Amino acid sequence: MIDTIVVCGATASGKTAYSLQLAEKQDIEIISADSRQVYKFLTIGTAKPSASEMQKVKHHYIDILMPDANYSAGEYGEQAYATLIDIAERGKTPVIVGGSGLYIKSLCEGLFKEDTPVDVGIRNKLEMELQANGIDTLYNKLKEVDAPLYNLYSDRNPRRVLRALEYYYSNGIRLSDAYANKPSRDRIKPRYVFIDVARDVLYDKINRRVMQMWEDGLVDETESVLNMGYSPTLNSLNTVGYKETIVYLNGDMSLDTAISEIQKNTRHYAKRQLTWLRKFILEEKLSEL
RNA sequence: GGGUCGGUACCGAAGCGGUCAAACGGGGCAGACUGUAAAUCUGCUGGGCUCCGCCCUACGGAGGUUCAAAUCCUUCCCGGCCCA
Repeated sequence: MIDTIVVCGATASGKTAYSLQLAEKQDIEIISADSRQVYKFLTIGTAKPSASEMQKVKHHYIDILMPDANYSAGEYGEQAYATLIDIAERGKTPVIVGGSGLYIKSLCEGLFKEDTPVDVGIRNKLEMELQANGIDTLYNKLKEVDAPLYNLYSDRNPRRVLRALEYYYSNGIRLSDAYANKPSRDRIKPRYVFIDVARDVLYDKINRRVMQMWEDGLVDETESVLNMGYSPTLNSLNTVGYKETIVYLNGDMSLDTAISEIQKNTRHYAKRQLTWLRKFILEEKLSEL
């Protein structure tokens, strides 16, 4: 059984600093659980650890993809689990650090086994249908295709309804049935360490950090990514910091508004993160700092 | 000083005699989330309860009209604009 520390906390709560402290005491390697730091070129806006920090400790799952790559929490979980075991087998201590709740869940608990990738054509077709007809017709289709999820998704969350449909149309299997097929995670024993920061302090840190990002060149970074030819509609750029900066670059938002929007959206994001983390903590295994 | 428009909950903003504790948006808070997750979605947001209903305090202040007022009248205070 591999004892694994999971350093979790909201954005700007100090996860990186904490993990570097750990590195001074133990021979660790870090597995990042961050859905945005996986992308190359998105550096300032995702608050990646600095180059010198990355030199001190080996970091995995940072800068592993181009901004237009398709990726998913499931893929991440499988790959990162393998990496984690490899680290342990090499005699080092794996430490998971990140704030993406679903990524942490995928890595530590596993989602389900999905071998065939979803058919992109089907996904696009459903997406167009959503644009054209709204969510209701799609939701009604789900009733025929996957009744358990139809009942579960009564809020008609478009993302989830689409997911269930595209899965069925791609594989011919109900997503709710596929869930039964769990991947194994029985070689690790996660211990969650939650970096708890008082809400007002956290918000203050967020506000400052956003300001700092702007000074550090978030605009230039965004512009250069766009100049490489990456579409502003890419999932990777639908990220707090970048999406507002893109609007600003298009001249549709003032500088002050852009900054305060990024700050606000980052606070919202932090709140959602905390909801995930509380859940982990309540459900099991909290270790206090 | 005269005229005029306006003062509504944390903010913006509807309502213009009863069905109003007050639409809607923002913000805040809480939550859901098994492959796009920094995404997407949901709920709550005057106070107190014996909490699927009841009570209290509320729509700038004070009076008044009315069975009944955020909505009408008087007056006062405070803002915007126009004229002096």
